[in-house]
Amino acid sequence: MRAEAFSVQAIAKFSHMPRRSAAEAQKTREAIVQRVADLATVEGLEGVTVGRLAADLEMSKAGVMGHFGSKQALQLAAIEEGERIFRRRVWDQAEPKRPGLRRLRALISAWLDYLADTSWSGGCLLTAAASEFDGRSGPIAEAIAAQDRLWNRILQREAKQAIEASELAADTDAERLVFQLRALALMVNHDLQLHGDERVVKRARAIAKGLLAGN
Amino acid sequence: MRAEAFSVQAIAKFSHMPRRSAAEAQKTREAIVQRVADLATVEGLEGVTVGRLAADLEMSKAGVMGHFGSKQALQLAAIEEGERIFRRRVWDQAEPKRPGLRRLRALISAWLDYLADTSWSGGCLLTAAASEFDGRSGPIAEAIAAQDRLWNRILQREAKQAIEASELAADTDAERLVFQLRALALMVNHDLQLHGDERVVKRARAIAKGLLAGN
DNA sequence: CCTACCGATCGGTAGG
DNA sequence: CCTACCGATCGGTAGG
Repeated sequence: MRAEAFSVQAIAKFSHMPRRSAAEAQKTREAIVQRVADLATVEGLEGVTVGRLAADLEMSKAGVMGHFGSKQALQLAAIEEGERIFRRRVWDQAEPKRPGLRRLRALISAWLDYLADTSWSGGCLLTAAASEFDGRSGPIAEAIAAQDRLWNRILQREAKQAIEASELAADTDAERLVFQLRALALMVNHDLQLHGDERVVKRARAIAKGLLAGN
Repeated sequence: MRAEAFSVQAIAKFSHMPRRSAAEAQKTREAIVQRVADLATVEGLEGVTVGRLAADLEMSKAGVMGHFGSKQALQLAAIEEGERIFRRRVWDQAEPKRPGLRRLRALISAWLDYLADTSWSGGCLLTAAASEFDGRSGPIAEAIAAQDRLWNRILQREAKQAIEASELAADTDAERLVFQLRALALMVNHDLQLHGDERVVKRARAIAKGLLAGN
């Protein structure tokens, strides 16, 4: 009995939480990704360290690294998580609306909801990461820039659709309009995060309403 | 002769560039501050390390640290340098103009000049630092937030002056106007740094012109 | 998914 | 302003 107990312990020594099923491993990976994405909104994608992330998750560094292979792969996974959340929280909310002005309004409304929401510790990850990586090259900077271009294109598509459908004045400059809408969102995120000033959300909604008043 | 040469070397061994005058030490300090401020626009104020900064300046780490005492003091000095540059490049350009609409226009014009300028490696330090530190507490975050509030107040003072002088419509919302102007600048910096898109400068000038059209 | 370890670098200091 | 050094932590790996 004593020998048996010892034997079990000896096995356990090399298998603290091992041989997990693929589904269990996937769950662990998702928990890591969610945690690193949120931590990065405060500390930055470079500022997060594997050691502190692992401690936060009550795992070993090697346990974390095993899912990604490198810190860069971990950062890329965090960006992808940021994109998934953004898509779910913003695009998916507006997608059911008819293309054009209605959908554009819904996109801006959901975007401001998302920015005002406190589910991120330090504001929108993609915005923070854009500022952190905008002077660098490599796959992380590329992924962030590509996402920003995509989002810009989506907004412009809806704006142009609205102009073609005469929902907005025929002489509306779609690029300028979208530039102004993106500027509002960026400014809202800035004032919310730096100053905790929640009044800016209402202000931005009012300005957006003016810009999207329609014909 | 040989002994004398040896003696000189022996002294040099413990005095590589020592006993500098206060003026020389001040010059060295300024060179460090300028370099760290510029590096921080790309790597972040946390991303800059004393070791790489020293190597970049061809100094020892201790030589750099001696001027500041801690990395945080070095970061604070970088922020102060960023404020000095911003004041010189933006506020000082507009200050000679008459208060009100003229000065407000000059401030925005100089601001966009400053953002479009390539003298920083990675865009406006204060903007980058605001994003980096907005989720944190401490003296660095405080200094950045205070500077942003000050700049906001300056713009609002000129906007209100313009409204009182009937240079802008009496029903103009100064806070909303300034919010829109700040949003333009933030968006310009974002698109310039992330996408290298220089068209946004002209676009922002056109939008600002519309916002500041006057009576 | 763990322990134990690697070389490199971190911020900072002693002492001259 | 330098050399030489400190303990702590970095990203990453071997091996089970």
